Amino acid sequence: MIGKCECGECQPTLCVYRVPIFSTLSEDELGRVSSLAVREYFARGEIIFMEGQRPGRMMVINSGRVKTFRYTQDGKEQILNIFSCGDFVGEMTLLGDEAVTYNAEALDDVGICTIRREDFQAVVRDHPDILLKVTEELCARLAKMETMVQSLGSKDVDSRVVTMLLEFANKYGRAHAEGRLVDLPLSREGMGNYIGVARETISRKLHSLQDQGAIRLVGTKQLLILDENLLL
Amino acid sequence: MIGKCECGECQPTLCVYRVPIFSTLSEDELGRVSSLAVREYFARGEIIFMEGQRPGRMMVINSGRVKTFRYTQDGKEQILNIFSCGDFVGEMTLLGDEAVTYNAEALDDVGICTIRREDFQAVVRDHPDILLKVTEELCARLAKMETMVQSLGSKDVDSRVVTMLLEFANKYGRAHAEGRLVDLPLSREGMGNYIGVARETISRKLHSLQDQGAIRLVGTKQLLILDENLLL
DNA sequence: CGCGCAGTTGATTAGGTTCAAGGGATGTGG
DNA sequence: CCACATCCCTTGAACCTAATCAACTGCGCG
Repeated sequence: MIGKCECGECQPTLCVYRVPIFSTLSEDELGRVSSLAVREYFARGEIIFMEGQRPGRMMVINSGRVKTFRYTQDGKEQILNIFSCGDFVGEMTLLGDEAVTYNAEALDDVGICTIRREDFQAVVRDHPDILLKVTEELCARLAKMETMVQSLGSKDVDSRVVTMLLEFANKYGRAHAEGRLVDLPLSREGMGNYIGVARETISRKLHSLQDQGAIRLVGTKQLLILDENLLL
Repeated sequence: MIGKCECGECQPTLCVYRVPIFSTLSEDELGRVSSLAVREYFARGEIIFMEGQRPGRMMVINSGRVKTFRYTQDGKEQILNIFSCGDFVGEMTLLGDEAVTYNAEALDDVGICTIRREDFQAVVRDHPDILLKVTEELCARLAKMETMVQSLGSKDVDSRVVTMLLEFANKYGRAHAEGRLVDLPLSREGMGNYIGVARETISRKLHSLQDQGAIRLVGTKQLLILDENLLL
């Protein structure tokens, strides 16, 4: 046990304590940060913020998953990212009172620690190391978005599906006797909105991968990757 | 005239002097930074670095334009960004001896000021403000990539073309009696690789926009946006 | 002047979208 | 405990759009 979060309800080992960007802080400083945090809850399906708003807060996810998205010209949702415990959203808020550039919605029941912009900036002033961590994270996100652009730019839908499955396997998979068991964070429609295809296409491609023996669908919210090589 | 760049050949007002991320430095410090810079030249079409390499240097573009790209699964080039004077590339190098995650190629004859990673990191240690600027720039790039994902995710090719044209108009356009005259930074094929369509499609869409009276093609490297509203 | 590359244009094809209908799981109320 | 409603997923068939293939044009350049 590292300390007690002042926000009341979160697990002491969660909240700001296990967040990568705060990893260089001392325990005292972590206490200070967590005393600045206000806890908020969102039910599955709730909108956390919308494009154009100025939440004016830094938001660190404590539990549950959050998807960020924008609407395309043709009115469909384009999912940009899926964040979970320890990730922050609303990075534009770090710098000034900028508007957020995407929508955020709770994929599960979600707990979030929010810190007012001014408070966060004060902490950053005292601990510039945090910016290094933030830079690191932003570079990682940039690289991820590059991969996404690369994937979406390809006309080959099969490879886009595979790219997505491998990402999910990596983030949400666990070892299993026959391969790797993956908890899918999105419905078929959600997956479609992630890689820019119709939900029917996801359905068909997954079944086709199953016919090839590469994966096995387990119910509708899980799948088992039997042979990663068959995917490529 | 703000000072003299030690790298020998660049204009005194260019090089590291006019770079946004160094904008908070004093003149003395700018002098220090520019004395650390080594100038490199690349001819149009030359590869500056390739995915996976570890250039170990921070690179600031002094003159000319640079495109960054990755290869898609089906072997095509997916352009990620087009950088010009004052932009930096190889941001992964800021943090550690990371491999770059994309390829970079000179679109024109290009002059670049390069600074060794260790030197840059030393400057950052003395001037943490630089990290704020870097964070700002990374957030902006992230937002741009989000827009790109949003655009690529749309099935509607027309709107992708328009998104690209508006971006070019914004970056490379100038006022003109009849509208806005845009210098196209990419060939038809390049534009296709930017928005993930075939070069023939770009050709057809541009001519169709011309038929609608929204634009006029001027030679093959310029176009005139006559009525921005007709684009939307 | 002719070569070569970039761009255009036409015909065909492939693949994903769309529309439509049916299936299966989950949850609710009687 | 079962009937019913809802939601999500699946599957089939027709359509549509951009890719592809191929020929041709025109401009820039030696």
